[in-house]
Amino acid sequence: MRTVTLDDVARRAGVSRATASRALNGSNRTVGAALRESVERAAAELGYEPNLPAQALARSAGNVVGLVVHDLADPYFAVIADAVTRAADRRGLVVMVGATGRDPEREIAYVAALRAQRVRAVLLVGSRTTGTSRRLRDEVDRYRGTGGRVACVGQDLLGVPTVAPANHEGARALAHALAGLGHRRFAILGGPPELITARERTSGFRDGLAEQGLPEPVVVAGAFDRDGGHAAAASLDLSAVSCLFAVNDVMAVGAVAALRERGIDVPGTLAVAGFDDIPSLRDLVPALTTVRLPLADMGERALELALDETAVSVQVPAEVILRDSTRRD
Amino acid sequence: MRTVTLDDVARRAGVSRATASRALNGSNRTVGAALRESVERAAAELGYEPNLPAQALARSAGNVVGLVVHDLADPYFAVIADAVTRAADRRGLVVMVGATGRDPEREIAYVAALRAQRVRAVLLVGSRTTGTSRRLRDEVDRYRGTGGRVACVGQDLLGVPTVAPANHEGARALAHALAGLGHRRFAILGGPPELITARERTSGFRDGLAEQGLPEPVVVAGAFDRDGGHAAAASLDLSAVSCLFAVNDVMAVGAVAALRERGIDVPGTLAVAGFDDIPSLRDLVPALTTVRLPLADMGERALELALDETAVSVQVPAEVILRDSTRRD
DNA sequence: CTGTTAGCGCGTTCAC
DNA sequence: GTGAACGCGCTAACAG
Repeated sequence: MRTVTLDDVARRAGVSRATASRALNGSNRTVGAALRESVERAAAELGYEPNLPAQALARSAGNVVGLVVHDLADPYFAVIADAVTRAADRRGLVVMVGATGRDPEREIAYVAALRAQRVRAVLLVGSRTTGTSRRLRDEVDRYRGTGGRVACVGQDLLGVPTVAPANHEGARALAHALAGLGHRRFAILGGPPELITARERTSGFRDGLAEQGLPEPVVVAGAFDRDGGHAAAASLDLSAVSCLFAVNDVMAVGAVAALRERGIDVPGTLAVAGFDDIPSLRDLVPALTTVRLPLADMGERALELALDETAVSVQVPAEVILRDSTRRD
Repeated sequence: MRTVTLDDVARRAGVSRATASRALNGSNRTVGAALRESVERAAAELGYEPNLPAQALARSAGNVVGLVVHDLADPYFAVIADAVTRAADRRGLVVMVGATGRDPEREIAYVAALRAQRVRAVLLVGSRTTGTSRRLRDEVDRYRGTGGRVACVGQDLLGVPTVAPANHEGARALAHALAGLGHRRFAILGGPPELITARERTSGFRDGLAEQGLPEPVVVAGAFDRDGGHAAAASLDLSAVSCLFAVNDVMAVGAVAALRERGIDVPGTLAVAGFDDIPSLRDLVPALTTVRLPLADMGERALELALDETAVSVQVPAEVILRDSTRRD
């Protein structure tokens, strides 16, 4: 059973390929009812499915968008990717994904790969980094130069419309809220210094503390994932600290686990807060105080930004959610 | 800045398009060192990137594989999708994803869409359902008829190589282990009856109990997600039950949350077990007793099965992991 | 080794 | 309204 082409359909319907094309796929030109009917029947009988890449080649306009994330297994990206996928589906688009494993080089490689695939748009999801972004930017510009649309979720550093979470503001508000709970000495699990998201959250939190006239927090670097949070919390001198802020929820989860192993009660002895409000982590005990980001919305918005010619960057608000992990009895 | 084609490169290098093609993209024919050099230089200067869809059209063999999951935001699928993505990347393939939202119709639609995209292979990840699979199977067969490769993760019901988790065996072993802990009266949060995975786990667990000479468990249906577990556990008469088995981890998490709201201590008053051993849920408190599936491996294997001409279905073992959520003091 | 000639599957002028 | 050409970007025979 060979793959059936438009020619096969045309032949079977006794019309020219042009007519078959007009009948099956839209066109400004119209087709006689009788012929259209028989073309459609022939197509159905043969199980014809248009060759979309070929169609895209002829039209020079395809229906696939690219999505590049750091780590699909990380619930932060999973939720966003899911939203992007659904939103794309609603618009008749299909999504190509790539996971970089947080390697900036692979992010660049993916943009090139997606350009090679002639995707209509590329979504770059995840924190920008301080370092090599120059080459990424070149690659992005090259892609845009060919008519490709780009948007990102993170920081507006590539000159493309981006969905920027209020990292600084959210962390700052969190600091105020925690200070309001009576905490005075803080430690921050700050993640990797080269991740701008990590920096923004760290500095926002510090600013909030400073505004409250509170002492400088201890800041410790580490990986941006669960194990990073675990490692950082495992080796930290907590003697003078009453509250720990991990710059994202999965790190916070790792931290809580490490504290438990050290016999430190949360929130009894030490309060812990995170950032993101990952949905699948909401049933954690103690429930994690965090800063909520509308993850799914962010994914949808990013797709809109990429597709809309007139789009500009937007900030999405972050909302402090106080839960049990910072409760003071 | 128009999109640069192979012709542009050829012209700039002063060679024919064929030569440029042979120099840049592999071919069995070889090219003179001098010409190859100048072609490569021209390509670099122009920032040439081959048009992969066009290339695929000419070669009639592309480098994209399709991946269809139920819900990308569900960590079960997220972990598998991540593994597939990475494995694909290693082989120079790119992945197109679709999330069906557990709607069998959309699964069928995705297979058709991926056929239209002329992807080299399609991976169907997730439990098969009892109902409409006939039309799915037709669609799959049509795709395979055109040379497309298919594999799935779940049950071997479509006549394609599949990675089948040992749902029955795993649940059965879990029942034995829990009985060994002294539990005698069980309830099962069985998920949706039309999901075969849910059925397999339920029946495996029942079989295990029967082998131990234990009474029939109470079985309650519900959604296959966190809220399903929550709802089921919230409205269940637990008076005579000492252990709850949720057919997957996310349901178990929802159940534990519901029990907490009802003031029921886990595992003190009621033990709870799940299935899957989702990595991001391992830090839950109490730590969830579960049945571990090698999720990432399963994703990789599925890709291998789809690509390998001689592949046959494989069962992947499931391992009982006893943790605190079923501890008896 | 290299250039020329055909397609791959489809959309789109252009005439009829 | 409908069909005959040509082109999208690239690879694969076929000749030199």
